[in-house]
Amino acid sequence: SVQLEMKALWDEFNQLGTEMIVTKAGRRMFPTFQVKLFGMDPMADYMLLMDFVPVDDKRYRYAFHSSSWLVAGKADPATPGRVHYHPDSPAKGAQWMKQIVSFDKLKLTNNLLDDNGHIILNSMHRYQPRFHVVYVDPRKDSEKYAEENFKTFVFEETRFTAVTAYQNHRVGWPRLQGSSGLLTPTSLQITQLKIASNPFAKGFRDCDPEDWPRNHRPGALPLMSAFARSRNPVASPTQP
Amino acid sequence: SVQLEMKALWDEFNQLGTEMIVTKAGRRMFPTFQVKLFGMDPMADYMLLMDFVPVDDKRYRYAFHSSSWLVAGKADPATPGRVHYHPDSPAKGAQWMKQIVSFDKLKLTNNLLDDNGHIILNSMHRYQPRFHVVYVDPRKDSEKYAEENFKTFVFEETRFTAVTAYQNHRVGWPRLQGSSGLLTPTSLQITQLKIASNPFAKGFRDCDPEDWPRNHRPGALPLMSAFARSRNPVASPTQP
DNA sequence: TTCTTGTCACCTAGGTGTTAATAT
DNA sequence: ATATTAACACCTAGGTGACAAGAA
Repeated sequence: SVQLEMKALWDEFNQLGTEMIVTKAGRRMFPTFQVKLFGMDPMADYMLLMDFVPVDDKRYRYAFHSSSWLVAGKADPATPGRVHYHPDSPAKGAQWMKQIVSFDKLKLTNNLLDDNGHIILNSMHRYQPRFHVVYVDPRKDSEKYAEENFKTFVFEETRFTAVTAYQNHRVGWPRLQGSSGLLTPTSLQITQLKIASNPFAKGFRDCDPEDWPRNHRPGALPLMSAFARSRNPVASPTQP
Repeated sequence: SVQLEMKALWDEFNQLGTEMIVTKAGRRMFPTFQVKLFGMDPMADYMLLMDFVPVDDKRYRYAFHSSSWLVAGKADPATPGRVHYHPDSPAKGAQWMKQIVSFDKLKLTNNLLDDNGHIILNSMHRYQPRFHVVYVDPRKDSEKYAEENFKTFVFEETRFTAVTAYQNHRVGWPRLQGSSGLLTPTSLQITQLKIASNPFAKGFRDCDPEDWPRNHRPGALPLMSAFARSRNPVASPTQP
């Protein structure tokens, strides 16, 4: 069995509508896909890998006025299907189980001609990451048993929209849920949540330098500590 | 068979008397021990590892006046014997052979109680790095064949003296080989060669910002480009 | 208009020799 | 005296979103 790490963080992003940046050179995912594994044969060899399947056959665009995603037509032609093998593959079950398995070398690109082995995705399309465990069958005719020698795990909370630039952050003014001008938790935007939770984006934080990442251990309730003022906190919608 | 990478650089250091820093936290070697492998069974599993054996049973000290190492007595008690497995171990022969194998995760320490798995050495003692290739025998009674299932490779040019601070660099004034005050190639000190050749020490270079590292491809003649002025180029011997 | 690209300041993470202080 | 330690400035290497310019 497999346990998704940082599930609370994934849930928080998923609630806002996760976006992942794709670039020509390749961009890591954030949150990083990380899992804990259980019940493997400690002595057997396994390959661990990921791939990404379209959630639907649609292309999307972001509506600023309503702060929501709209269908913008049928999906573009599918990108070259690629898989990302965890670089430690193959390894024994004992090795995989003794610590968290992190896919932090996986990168997303929109370059159809990419030759760095990165995952190729269409921007403005939605994707579902999948995680596969392949048992390395020592039998000579192992191809015959391919069906029973792997297992696939899907965590729906890791779905995301591929983008070349964040859409969800270009909100004119968050929809107010209370009466005051204070931002409510649900008005947190993708960009702010990324800045607040990704250590590499610390340069863009101008809120209290709190212990944000430490709050994201499993079981923590991170939402209330997720407030980060925008760098331009009061901005009118473009072209009022 | 095994080919030592950066042999020209190793030779250059060896000529001066290589010193490797050991620290409590662990320090990488420079040059890094790197090899190319040939003639393995592409389909078989191998473990690659290194260990370090004393060159002799002596303790050393550095004599400033004569710029040379002197025997300072019998060796201190031997440190706990440790080996460093290359982190990619085990892997197929094909995997090992398809690129240079680099032991850049290996660290040296003088902390006898180290619990980071680093190699423990006595400061002021000389060591010979050794490289071992172990064939992972699939037979059940593989222990019986241990003798024939591994091969050891020793490159004498990788010998070094473990130190907590460079000794060879504390030279009062390099022995002049010419008549002018110019430094001759043989007067290059360990510290200057490290600064000139290790990218991480670039902050201490104050010579022309030349393309030093690129000159160290196999076959290059690096000595002539190795000049780097000392930060305190004119210093009298301590206590003249 | 909408989306993409390249550059940038600002970070994380960690490898250098130097230096001054401290052991021994 | 000689050897070791810890803090430090200065690097390498690379991951961030912001921004301005460009493309469709």
